[in-house]
Amino acid sequence: MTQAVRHDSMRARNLGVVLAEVRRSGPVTRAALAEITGLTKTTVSKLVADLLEAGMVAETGAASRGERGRPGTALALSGERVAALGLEVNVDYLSACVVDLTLSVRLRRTQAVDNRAASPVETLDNVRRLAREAVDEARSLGLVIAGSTLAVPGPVDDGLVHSAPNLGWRDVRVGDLLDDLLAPPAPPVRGGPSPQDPAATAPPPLLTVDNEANLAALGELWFGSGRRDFLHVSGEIGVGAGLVVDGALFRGAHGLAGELGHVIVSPDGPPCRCGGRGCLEQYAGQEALLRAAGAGTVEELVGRLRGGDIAALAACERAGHALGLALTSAVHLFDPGTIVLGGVFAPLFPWISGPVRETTAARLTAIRDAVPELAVSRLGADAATLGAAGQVIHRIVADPVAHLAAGGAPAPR
Amino acid sequence: MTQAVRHDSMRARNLGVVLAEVRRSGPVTRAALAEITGLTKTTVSKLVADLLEAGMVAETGAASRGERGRPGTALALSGERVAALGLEVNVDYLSACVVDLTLSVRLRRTQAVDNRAASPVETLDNVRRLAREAVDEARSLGLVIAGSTLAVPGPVDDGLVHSAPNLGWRDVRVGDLLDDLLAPPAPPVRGGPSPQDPAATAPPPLLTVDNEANLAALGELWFGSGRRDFLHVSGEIGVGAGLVVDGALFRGAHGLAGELGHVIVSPDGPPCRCGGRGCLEQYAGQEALLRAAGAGTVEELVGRLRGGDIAALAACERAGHALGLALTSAVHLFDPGTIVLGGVFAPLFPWISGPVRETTAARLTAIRDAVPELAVSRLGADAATLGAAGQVIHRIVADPVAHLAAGGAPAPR
DNA sequence: CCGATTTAATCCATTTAATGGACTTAATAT
DNA sequence: ATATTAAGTCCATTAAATGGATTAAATCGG
Repeated sequence: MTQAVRHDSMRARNLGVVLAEVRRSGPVTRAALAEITGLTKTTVSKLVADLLEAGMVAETGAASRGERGRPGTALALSGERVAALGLEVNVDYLSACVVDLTLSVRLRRTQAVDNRAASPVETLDNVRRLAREAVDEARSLGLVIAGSTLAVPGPVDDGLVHSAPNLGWRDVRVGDLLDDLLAPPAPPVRGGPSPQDPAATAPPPLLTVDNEANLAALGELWFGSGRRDFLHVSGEIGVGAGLVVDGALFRGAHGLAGELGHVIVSPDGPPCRCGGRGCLEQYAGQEALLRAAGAGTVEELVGRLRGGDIAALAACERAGHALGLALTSAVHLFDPGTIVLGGVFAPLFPWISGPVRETTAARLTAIRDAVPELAVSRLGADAATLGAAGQVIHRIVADPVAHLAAGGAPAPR
Repeated sequence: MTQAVRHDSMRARNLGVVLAEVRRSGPVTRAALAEITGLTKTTVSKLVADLLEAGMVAETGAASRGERGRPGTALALSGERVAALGLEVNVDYLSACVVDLTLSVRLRRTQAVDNRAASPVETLDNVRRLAREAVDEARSLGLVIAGSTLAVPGPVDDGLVHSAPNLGWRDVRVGDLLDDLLAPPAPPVRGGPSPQDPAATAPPPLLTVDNEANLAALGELWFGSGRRDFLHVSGEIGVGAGLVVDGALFRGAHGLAGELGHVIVSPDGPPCRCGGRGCLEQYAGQEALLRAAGAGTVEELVGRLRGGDIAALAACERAGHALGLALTSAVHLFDPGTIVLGGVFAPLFPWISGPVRETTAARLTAIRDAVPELAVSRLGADAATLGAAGQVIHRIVADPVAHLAAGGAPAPR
């Protein structure tokens, strides 16, 4: 249900609107913000004052437009204080990044480790260590980590990882395991009657967990080549897809949407672990592709393709055709604006994009004005980690008050 | 961009919240509304007073809960005043219905006419006549028609029908042609300084136009067996699908989402008018199905099936299998809660549902906890017309002020 | 059967946050 | 140097919600 608006939520909303507009319109003056949002100059000034105090926006000097009249002071997002931590567990690595409010990446860390061999608890201990280091380093840069998202390769429901087959995880509850991570360095003494009222609303969770394919799509949206409406294909061991519509992720009724890997390419094709036959994964999944090309790793495959290896080229051709067929079905159903190929398909793009384009074009042009453009991901393996951090930033911008209420960032002094 | 909230929009929003809650919770007291919405009793009382005056809710007597304390007065949506007109142009009929705020159907009219033979202007003239009759009759029931939606069998963009191949329409602009239809019977004299200020915001369009498959899905949501998250398959000449997620229609980047008919069932199957091969439409479209069964009409086919005709049964079996394959892909991508079969598939449900269920179950159970339930549409051919009217009602409930501002329904006297 | 209790709804003074116009400030144009 | 223009702030006002007190209409208990 849509929530009722009260005085405080009106203000909260307007703070979010102003902050989002500052992000959208680059450096803007208060007057321009008033014009755009429809609020009065007075109101905008008051809201901006709060955002300045919270360290979320900063004045970046005079905005002289060459016209006459008093020049305004330009406002822009400030990357000095508020930041978010993005984390990722994948099959053979852990990674972390810290992103500030302007979506600048302030630091990255990656750690190669075989997480299939380790238990979930061990792996999460490693994540915690990595995250702790990143948080400490971010603090030394003067940043306050406002929240964190962890990307895992499998469907997630409210902090519970249902199954991550490639990690060997099943029903792992992650939320609690990392919950104390972001506690402030000197936690306020509990027990004594706190001076502020003990806010009736619980603070938002500091750590959320989400599916890696979804977060990679969001990473592409905020840091890469995605533009409001696109389908991001993240071929790893499986083949997943994240659909972004109007800047928001499409998740489906149970959060399982986007399983492109099991779209049917040929109903009587090779059997698949899902119980079906002829799923895309059997043609264009990493394993199938490497097997068909006779290569051991993606790097090796790329090397062979560069060398003009016939078998490798033929394997890519076939995989691209299959991917094109699955994407044809996906386009008919989703009607995306663009298709972005990421994951293993990114390095293979030069060889795979041709067959994909041919196949989709042949089957789409007759009944659609515009066949979705095919683009390559610019992010590679970082997409999910960046998307994880970006999601936190996005939430803060949409509702800065929730962040402030959670003890976010009062003016330091 | 999310809009800034001001005092007036806060009130508008809260009116909508209260009205939506009255609809959702059946008869409720003011006190219960205050509890649910988080607003105070005082505020709820004031909002309810406005809604009562506008004739949108009505007091339906005392709500004695058998407990002690003063019993509240029950409030419910009122179907006495505000209503909406749903219109549909299809290949061989026109239809209209009037639905009141409680979603009760107050009147229906259908007119058999071959619209392929007529020009768009002629057809729209007929629509106008039908609509005029319906509006007049509704007025005689004391209803005020607050708006109207027209369903057409093809993609629509802001009043412009891009193409409706089965009608022979191409780029027909419908909005203007019917725009004067809903003007009040005695239009207020223009020119003289009107007593109210000439509201800066333009009134919402009285007539909107939308795709028939989309509206059928919404019809199913509001009047049929749809439940918040489902995929509605509306097999007519083509095979379309409307996806409802969280009570809202999914449209895609260009409004072309849900083209289930061209999802690939077999990549080397029979050629399709879309330029591809093996699209679902070639297996389960009305034409293909009737041809395979050797029947001329759906009624004839149903008759044969009832009689146990082997060829007809086999044709349904094959069509059901193909539909199951396409739905498997759709489930992997959309992750719907339920699948509702409508259009021609509704009368064929007893024969087609078995093969569909078998095919989807075989390919989904291994990697999904829940295979979407398969249901039959309860609405039949009325779905789109009802959805069209329901859409108008839905908009009014979400934002009653826009309706009131547009001269909706001041208290009659 | 009457008073106590309980819950519904309204009344009224108060609070919050936005508005709108006047005012101040800092530029360019003449 | 002065006029003009636009940005930003100040302040009294207004819209709409809040919270507590009050009135209304039931049931419960003796």
